[in-house]
Amino acid sequence: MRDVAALAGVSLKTVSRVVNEEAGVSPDVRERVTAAVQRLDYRPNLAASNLRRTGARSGLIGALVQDVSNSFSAGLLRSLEDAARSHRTGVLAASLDEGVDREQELVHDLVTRRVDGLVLMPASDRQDYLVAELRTGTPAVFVDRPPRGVDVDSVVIDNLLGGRMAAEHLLDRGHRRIAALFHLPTLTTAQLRREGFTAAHTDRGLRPDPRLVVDGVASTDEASEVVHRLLDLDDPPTAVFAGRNILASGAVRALRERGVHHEVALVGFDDFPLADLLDPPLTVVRQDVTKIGRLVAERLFARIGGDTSPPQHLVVDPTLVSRGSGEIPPRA
Amino acid sequence: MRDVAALAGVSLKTVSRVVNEEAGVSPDVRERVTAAVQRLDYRPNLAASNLRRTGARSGLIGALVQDVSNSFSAGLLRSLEDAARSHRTGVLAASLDEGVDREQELVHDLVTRRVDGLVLMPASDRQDYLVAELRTGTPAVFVDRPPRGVDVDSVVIDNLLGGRMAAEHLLDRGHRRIAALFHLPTLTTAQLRREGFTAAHTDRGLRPDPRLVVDGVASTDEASEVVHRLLDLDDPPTAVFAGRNILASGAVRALRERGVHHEVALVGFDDFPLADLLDPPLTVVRQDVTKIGRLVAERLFARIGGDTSPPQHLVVDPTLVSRGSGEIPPRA
DNA sequence: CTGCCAGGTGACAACGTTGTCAGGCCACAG
DNA sequence: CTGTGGCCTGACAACGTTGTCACCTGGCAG
Repeated sequence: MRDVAALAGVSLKTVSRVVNEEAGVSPDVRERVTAAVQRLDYRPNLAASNLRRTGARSGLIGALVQDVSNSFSAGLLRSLEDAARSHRTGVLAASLDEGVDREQELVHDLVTRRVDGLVLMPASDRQDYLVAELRTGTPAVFVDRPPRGVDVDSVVIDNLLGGRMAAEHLLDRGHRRIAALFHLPTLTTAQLRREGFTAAHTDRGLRPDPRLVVDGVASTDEASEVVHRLLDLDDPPTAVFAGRNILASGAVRALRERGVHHEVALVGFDDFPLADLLDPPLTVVRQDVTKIGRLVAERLFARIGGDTSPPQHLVVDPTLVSRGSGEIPPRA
Repeated sequence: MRDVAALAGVSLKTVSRVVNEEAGVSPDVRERVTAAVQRLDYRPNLAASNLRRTGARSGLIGALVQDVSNSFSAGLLRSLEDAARSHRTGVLAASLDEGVDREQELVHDLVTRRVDGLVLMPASDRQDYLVAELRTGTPAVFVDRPPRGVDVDSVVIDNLLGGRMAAEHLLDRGHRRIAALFHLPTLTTAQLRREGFTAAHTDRGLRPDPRLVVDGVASTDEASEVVHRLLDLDDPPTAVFAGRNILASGAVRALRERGVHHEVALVGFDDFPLADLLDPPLTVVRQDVTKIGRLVAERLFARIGGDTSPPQHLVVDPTLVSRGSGEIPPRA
């Protein structure tokens, strides 16, 4: 900047004025400075600028997701990126892999980096630690899972409704023995999906067979094993509800291995690419990632802009996408 | 920091020393400062610190990929993230969507932000503009597509070999009429895959039917149309090679729609989740994203660390994953 | 007792930028 | 001619931190 000022024969402050497009610089000076900037390939130092400016922003938001490479997280990040771009803001993303310690570390790191805001798909049960972090004034928005121990904005889908929709879809088609696989019951999302599943039965005066409802299924392989086991029962299920995207893959594999993929109905939770190319195409309860990302960004940038209204907890309705696997009728 | 110094009854510099774990501070002073830091919830300002320190790093690398939400890019980012973590560095990712202008803008933005390094999956044909950007000393590594107009490190797969492997796999199984779909011929990757495909034929004294080789297929839907059209020929292909992941989806759909998915062989390029759950499971030429990401990070951090050796152009061999669709024999 | 050294500490300048304010110039009204 | 006001411009301090160097203290050798 000093060099630019020297070359243009003006003071530092004038260069600053030109670079920041402030009013009140005569056209010829402006031109001289612009030329010097070009010639010397000068780039303002954002860090120094932020340091001096009062209430300056880093132009960065942090996003902690379960895994950058899984399709749900990746889609969310993409949606955030698009929204952030219009605020001239970049997205600094990191994967938690359900690591509770990692979550705390990364939040601390991001706050120290002075990100303008935080998007959090938490791995932890409770986030009391956040209270101290957020005292610095960094706003945070939760996504996919609601906050506990700290009251901030959140955007989640209606998991209760999602579970209910899946069960109703199958019950309406005559299924009475529906297996259901869920993730760890400590997770609110899994719990609500399970409740919705049960509620759909109760509404119709039915009761799910407890042996067919399995909690704590954590991986694709486990899901596959569980489905195999359930199909071995004397009175096997005629339909399966996989309460999470990776569990659906396991279920598909197991049904395929048994050769019953055209006989046992299957509904998954969370859509994924190619679900429509499976045989039969997979019926799923879909979360609209793009919309969720948009809402998250909306809340976050409102907070960054100074919104101090009470925290909002937005709930997005899932939709059921019928593709074939969920419309298989029960075996006679 | 001033407050911490006041509370601990020491000078600013001493606080700095304690925070940076420098030697030569008496234990009791260290303790007093640490306590004050805790009590006031003090966080060092990284930007200010970097400003003062000579040759300080921002602890950020920029990664420009085709689309953060596509499985190849997302996998790559994840691999980069893991490597960057061990260098206490964050990954700032953005999507190009094949936008050439966007590429230039974003690169400029990232360099101005003083990222420590740049990972680029370019959308542009040539990157002459980079020469000026890199004069600031920011190292860059290209991935998936080689640099043109600027000489920097790159990591790509052997696309020629990949195309050849796919063709050989099908030729070895007796196929003689193999359709092939490629992306824009202006892209080096597409061009090389095509050349490999042709070379495999030539090696065996064969020649691909030019009517079966289609360039410029840009989307899933287009791929589907093209396959339909080729199957309408009097002498239709007995196998299809889809030269890019999204083209494979289109091909699968078309074959499925014609009900010939168990009669016409199919080999895709680029693996994707669930490819093994399709019917028949999809045979693909796979790029090892994790390895590619690791190599990219290795080169980049070597450069950041001061490596000034001549640019390296690493080529990773693809592997062929046989799953079923590629092993269908030609119709009698 | 003096001189020296090592260890601990602080004052000050500097990093690259911008907010504040003062000053110079010119046009125009009185 | 003088005074007033508006338009440009620059000097200076400040943002939060760290590198440099000087200072102080106490211990120990001569």
